[in-house]
Parts: sequence; C-alpha cells; structure tokens
Amino acid sequence: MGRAPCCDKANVKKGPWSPEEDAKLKEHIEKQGTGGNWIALPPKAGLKRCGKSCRLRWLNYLRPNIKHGEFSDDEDRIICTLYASIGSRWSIIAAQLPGRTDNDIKNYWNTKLKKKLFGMAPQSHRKPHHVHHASFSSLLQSSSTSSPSPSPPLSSPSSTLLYNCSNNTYNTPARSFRCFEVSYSSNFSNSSASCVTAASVLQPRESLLGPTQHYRLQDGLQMFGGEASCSSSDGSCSNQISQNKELEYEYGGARGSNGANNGEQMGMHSYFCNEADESQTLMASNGGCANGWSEKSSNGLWGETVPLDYGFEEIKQLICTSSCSSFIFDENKAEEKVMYY
DNA sequence: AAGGACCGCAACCGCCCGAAG
DNA sequence: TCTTCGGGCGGTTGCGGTCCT
Repeated sequence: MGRAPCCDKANVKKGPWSPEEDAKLKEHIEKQGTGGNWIALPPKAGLKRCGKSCRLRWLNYLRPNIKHGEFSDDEDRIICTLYASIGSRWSIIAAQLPGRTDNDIKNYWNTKLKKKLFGMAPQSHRKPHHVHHASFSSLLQSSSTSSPSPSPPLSSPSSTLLYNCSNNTYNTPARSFRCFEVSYSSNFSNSSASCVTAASVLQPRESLLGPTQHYRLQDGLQMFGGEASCSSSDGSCSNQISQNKELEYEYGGARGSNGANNGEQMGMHSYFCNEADESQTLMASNGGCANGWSEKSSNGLWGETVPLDYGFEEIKQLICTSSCSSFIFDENKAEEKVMYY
C-alpha cells in the first residue's frame, strides 16, 4: 500500500543552489535524463536535495534555452492579454513565451507588469532604480517603429485610446489594434491530450493587414512554440504549438463559431473582426497537455467568447472584474481567494 | 559612510490531481 | 477501493542588491 516517502526531509539541503550542485544536476540530467522520476534523481546525481527542488532548479534555471532578462513589449502584451482572459495560469502563459518560465513571468507580473498596467506609483518617493520600462499605455501605443513619444497619463487612457465601433478596433495616434476573439470550448473529451494555446495575442494592426498578414500570423504562432518554452512542466506541455507540426492552421477555412472542434477538443479561434477579414479564420488546436485549459476557468470564461485584444482599459477592467479585482490591495487577499474558488 | 527602505528574484510551501501500489 | 506518492502549479517568503537619506 502506498509508496516510500519521497525524501528524508531532515537530510535535504535547502536554500540557494551552489555552482557545484548546479553542475552536478546539469551533468546528470544531460547524461542520464530525469528518468521520469525526480524524487529518485537527487541521490543518483549525488545531491542532497529534494527531488522537487531539483526539478524546480532545472526547469527554472538550468534547462537549456532559458531566456533571462528584460521582457519585450510583445511579451508584455501576451502576458497582459492572457492574464486578462485566463488569470494567473502562469504555466499556460509561460507556454506561450518561449524561453520564459512560469516563475519568471509570475515574478515579472507581480513586481513590474502589474504596476505598469495599473500605473501604480512607487511606494517610495525615490526613483525606480531598475530597468525603466515603458508604461503600459505607452506600450500599447508604441508604434512598430518605436517612436519615442511621451506616455500620456494612465489616468486618462481614453484620451489616447479610441474605440472604433465600426470595426472593433482601438485606435491610438500611433497604432491601432485589431479585435480578436478567442473562444474556448468546454466540451472536449480528453483533457490530457487536448489543449489549445492562445493563437492570437495583441498584434499590431498593420502586421495583420495586406498580403503579409498570413505570414505574420504564422510567425506569431510559431513564436509560441518555436523552441522549448518554459512552463514549469517537464516540457511535455511546453511546446504546445510547436508540437503541432501537424497542426493545421486553417486560414480562411471552416469556422466553428461555437468553439467546438468536432466536439472532441477545445478549439481556439481567432477572428479578424472587421468585415474585410471576417471570412478569415485562424484556427488552432493541438495535442499538448496544459491542463489548465481543460479546467473550469477561475473566472468563468470557458465556453464564452473572449476578446483577446484589449486596450489598456479593457485589460485593466477585465483583470479587475474577472479574476482578481482586489489584488492591488493586500488586505483583500482573503476575498480574492474566495473569488477564485 | 552608515543605516534604512525598497525591489527583484530564487526558492520554498502547500494544495490538487492522477497514478501507483 | 482506499491510501499514499509524484508531479505540477500558484502563492508566498526571504535574502541580497541597490538606492535614498
């Protein structure tokens, strides 16, 4: 009955990893692999660490192709957009950002992006001393040519973000965004074998127009899975779209307006919302395994059609209303949890 | 120069779920 | 069928670095 304990917790080392430990772990995994058993790995590798700790160290730091450093504006947009639609499913979000780990994204969101998005003033009066990111509004407004225009105050985004009802676009002086829709079907049968990743994120409108549109989208898709992305999974669900070498991107093909993909897997559909593009559908599904997609959404958005291309205010409001309306205020964390579950 | 405040990040903690026994 | 484990995930913490006074 049952199994042996995973590790002797009294005899495992905690705290920061030494370079020697890193080298041992890396060498062992590169030679032997994980063997599919992290708990058994530490003694084999000569490490006095918990298997979970080894796994975390490998996935978040030692694994090849890990990307550290600044997040690009595109990555910011992906994070914000996905956060607005699915909440703090960091592993899923990480799966869309090649080279990024869920831990990285989580930290980035908590320390920078959230403040950027909500225009939070620094808690102290001193100037920020780390990397100066563009504000989110300027991020949204930045043109593809990165023209250095000053950012308007976040408190008045409407002054620079104009919604065009006729074609579902948000226009700024420098750039406009196309409205995408992504629908999540909840009636797929095999959650472990079926998952869908975000196939569209905020894209500069100009990149979606004209003859290059198709290719840009394909590029965008491939970007998601071009290499082992860095969800904290063992990699099996990281290449969610890159695993889809066979994945068919139906461009202009049949559209499952209800999101069902023959009823067997969750479908994600991105539509171009203006009339000129309405016949063009990008449809993506895959055989990855990000289980988050298979679960009921914490914000209750599954099965609905969720606009994924937001302006600043839309993302802000979505985040506020759908998932964690009170996350700015620490005193409301308890309430926040209630809202989640 | 020293102390305090703040920030970012690596790592830990605890829970959940499916698998193993 | 029940118990326990292993893997995975999100939330939280603590430490070290940086900046301000």
